[in-house]
Amino acid sequence: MRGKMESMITTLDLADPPRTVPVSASGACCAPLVREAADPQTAIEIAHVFKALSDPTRVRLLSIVAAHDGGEACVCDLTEPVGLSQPTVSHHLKLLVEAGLLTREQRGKWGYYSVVPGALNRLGVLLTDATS
Amino acid sequence: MRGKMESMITTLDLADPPRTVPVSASGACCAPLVREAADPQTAIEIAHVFKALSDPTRVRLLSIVAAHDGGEACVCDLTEPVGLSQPTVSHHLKLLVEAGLLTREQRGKWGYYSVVPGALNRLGVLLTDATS
DNA sequence: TCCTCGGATCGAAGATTTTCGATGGATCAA
DNA sequence: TTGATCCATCGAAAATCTTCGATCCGAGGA
Repeated sequence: MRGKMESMITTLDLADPPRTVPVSASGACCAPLVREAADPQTAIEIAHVFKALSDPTRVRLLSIVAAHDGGEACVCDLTEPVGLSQPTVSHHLKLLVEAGLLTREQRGKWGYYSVVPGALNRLGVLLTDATS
Repeated sequence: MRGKMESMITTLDLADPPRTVPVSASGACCAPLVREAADPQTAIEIAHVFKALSDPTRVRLLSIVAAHDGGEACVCDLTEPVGLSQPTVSHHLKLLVEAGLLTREQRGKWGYYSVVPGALNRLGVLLTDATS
């Protein structure tokens, strides 16, 4: 199994509002990821999101956007803090959007990026014992 | 700035017991990562851990180990479920250990891997609004 | 001692990522 | 219309990752 993966855009449902039945329904013990062996498909989806956070630049971008005034920022706000070229920043932002962590909204000449509400929380729950 | 990073083994303190003052001390609003712009060094450390979870195989390995009897498993338990060669599985496990997510203990002929207690929780807290 | 088994490490091949400069489409002001 | 600004996309170069077979080492058993 040495093949390429092309653009297998399977994403965790980070953007969805809380489902009827939350992740931990079976009254079990621990974090979803740890409770039982993840099946391949789930693993792919989870890894996809984590991959978006696997680069220091993207971690900073996400963090900067979130901490920015109004919780949003345009590319022009971001290129200087991270010290990379505009195309590179655009590229990273795109990955964060594809992972469901950021949204982009065009307003006039500027495109504004902001953190998808609840996305990080849902990701955190995956790792945390949220049975409480 | 196009350089290589060699083996810059900076790891988040996932293994440490709870500090005197937990991550959210300043009574602020949200998840650490989101409260204020992460500085470059922190971003590197965070990304390092997420990178370990950025591959489907590693997500499965972590999950399988955790869900295995006694919370531990040897390489021989893991190579077949993920369908990869033994060297590859060893390699992935090594990355998970380096990220502070797994530990390895040699017992007789076998090496047993297990999840570092609290590591995932600490990672989750980073993403979650834990002000409650 | 010698052989076998578990598994880490090495070296290499191929795929993917990161980064950039160049370019092009959109929007707005003049 | 023309020009300027914002930024996504398009190659392309270099670094890094994933995977494997081949090896090598340590622990037990014969």
